[in-house]
Amino acid sequence: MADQEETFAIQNSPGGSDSRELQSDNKPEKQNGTSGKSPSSQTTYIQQGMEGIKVYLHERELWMKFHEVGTEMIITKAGRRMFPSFKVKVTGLNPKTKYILLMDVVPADDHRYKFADNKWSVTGKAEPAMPGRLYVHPDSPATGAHWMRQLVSFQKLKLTNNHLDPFGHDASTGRSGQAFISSHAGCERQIILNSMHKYQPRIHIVKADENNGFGSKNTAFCTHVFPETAFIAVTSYQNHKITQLKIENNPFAKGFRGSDDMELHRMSRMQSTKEYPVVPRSTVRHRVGSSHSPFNGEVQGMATPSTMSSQYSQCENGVSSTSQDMLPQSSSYPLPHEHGQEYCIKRKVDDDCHSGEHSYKKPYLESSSSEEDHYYRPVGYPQSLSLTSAPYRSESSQRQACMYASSSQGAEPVPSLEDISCNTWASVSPYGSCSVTTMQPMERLPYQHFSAHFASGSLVSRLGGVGGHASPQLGESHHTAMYQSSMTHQTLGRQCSPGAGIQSPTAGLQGNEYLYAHGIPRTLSPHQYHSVHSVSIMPEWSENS
DNA sequence: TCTGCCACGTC
DNA sequence: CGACGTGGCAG
Repeated sequence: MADQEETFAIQNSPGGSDSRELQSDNKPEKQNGTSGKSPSSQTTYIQQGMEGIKVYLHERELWMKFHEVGTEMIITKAGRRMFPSFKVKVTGLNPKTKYILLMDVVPADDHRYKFADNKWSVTGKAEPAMPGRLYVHPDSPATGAHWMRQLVSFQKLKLTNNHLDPFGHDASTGRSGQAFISSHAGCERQIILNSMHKYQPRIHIVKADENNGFGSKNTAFCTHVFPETAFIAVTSYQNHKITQLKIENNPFAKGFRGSDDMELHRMSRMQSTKEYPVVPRSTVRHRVGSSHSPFNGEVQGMATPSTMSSQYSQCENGVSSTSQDMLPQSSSYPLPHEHGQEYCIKRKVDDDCHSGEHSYKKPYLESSSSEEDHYYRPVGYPQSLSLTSAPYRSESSQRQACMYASSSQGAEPVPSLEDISCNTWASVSPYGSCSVTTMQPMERLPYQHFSAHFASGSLVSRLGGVGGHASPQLGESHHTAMYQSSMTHQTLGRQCSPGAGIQSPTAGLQGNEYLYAHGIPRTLSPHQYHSVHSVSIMPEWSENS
C-alpha cells in the first residue's frame, strides 16, 4: 500500500510520487558529462553523480533508542516488517538522472547469538547465510528529482526466516505472500534471515542511466550503511525492552500499550485465566526482563550504539567497470584496515541526531543540517572502485559465493527475473563501508577494526561487478555471476519498475555480485580484505563472545 | 525455538 | 468495512 510515508517528506511533494517520471530526460547526462559535478575525486566520471549524494536516516533517534538496547527484528514465515522502518532522505542526486534505490540486509558478523541474563552473547558460529536478497524500491528506477522529493521508504520490506520460499512470499500464511507479489511485479520480496544472527541493513543507490547500465562498465552506485540500524533477527522478542519500545512506537502495536484501561481490558480477556494486577503488560514485562542495560555499552553481542559509529556513513561507490568488484566481503573478520569510515564516512549528524544519549562519535563534521530527521551519511567517496582489485577475491569469494548461492538459492535456480533481481547475492559487508576504496591494498583500510567483525562485503562489488558479466575476469566475477547471477539489469527494470521502462541496462543491478563472506573462513586474500571495506564499526557487536 | 491464532490497532 | 500489521501466548 501505499505508503506514503509519513509525511515528512522533505520537500515533499504532494503528488509525490508521481512520477517516475519521464524518462525522457535521463539521458542527457550520461555519464559524465554534464553533469556537472565533477567528479571530484578520483573517480572517474563514473561516479560522477554519486559523489555528492547524501543519505539521511529518517528517525534516527528512534533507531538509536533501539540500538542502545540491542535492536531485534521479528522474522516470521509470512514476513515481518521492520520497525523502526527504514526510511531515508536522499540529496545530491542529479534530478534528471535515473537511479535505482535498493536495500539489502547483510550479516553483521559470523556469529550466532543467544540472549541470556538480559544480554546478548555469542554462542557459536553463524550459519551460512543465505543468499541475500535485494529489495528494490518500488519506485525504481526513478529520477533523482523523484527520490529527493520526499522520503524514500523501505517500510514494506519484510524479513522472513522462510528459506524455502524463493519468491519471498509465503504461501503458508497466506496473507502476505500474495500481496507481495502482486504488488509490484514481484519486486518486493522478503529478505531471508536466520534467527539469532545479527544483520546490517544497507541502502544502495545505483545510477540507472544508460551509460551506467549495469552491464556497462561503469555502473555507478554507492552504498550507505547506518550502523544504528543493525539488528538481531529473532522469532520472538528476547529483550523486553525492545518489546516495549516497539509497542510504544509502532502504531500497529498500539493495542498493547498500557494505557490503563486498555490494559485492564485486555488483560482480562486474554488472560482471563490469569489474574493480573493491573499493570499493563508491558510494564510487567518490562520489569521482568528489563534489562536495564544489558547492552549498553558493551554488550557483547550487541552493538552498542555508543560505540558504534553509527554516525558514519559509509558508502561505497563503485563503479563497476570491469572487474571491479571489490569488495568481497570478507567475511566477517576483521579486517585490518578498514578505512571505511574514513573514507566514507563523513558524518554529520549530530545535530540532529543525538539521540540523546551518548553522543556517539561524531567525528565528522559535516552537518547537515537541514533536515532534521535525517541524518545523513555522506557518502561519497570518490573513489570508485576499481575493479581491479577484485581479482583476488576470487577464490575464496567464489567459493563462498557459490555455496551460498547454492544453498539458498536452491530454490530458484535460475532466477527468474524476480529472483534474480531481487535475490541475489548476499553480501556481506555490513558495515561497511565504504568500500570505496576498493582495492587498494591495505592502505585504505584504515578502519580499525575492532576485532573482528565483519567483513564486509561490498556491495559494491557486486554492483561493480556487475560486471558480472562484465568483468568476469576476476574470479569473482564468476562466482558472482553464478549466483547472482546474473541479474540482469533488465530484470530489475522490469520487475521492479515496470513502468519505467528502463533501458534495460541501466536498470539492472544485475551485476552485482555480492558475495558473501561470511561463512567463509576467512580465506580471503588480503586483497580481498582490502577491498572489502568493511568496517567494523561496532565494536560492541562484535563478537565477543 | 518456532508456529498459529488471537485481540486490537492502523490504514 | 476489510486488509493488514502488532505482540502475546499456547502449543
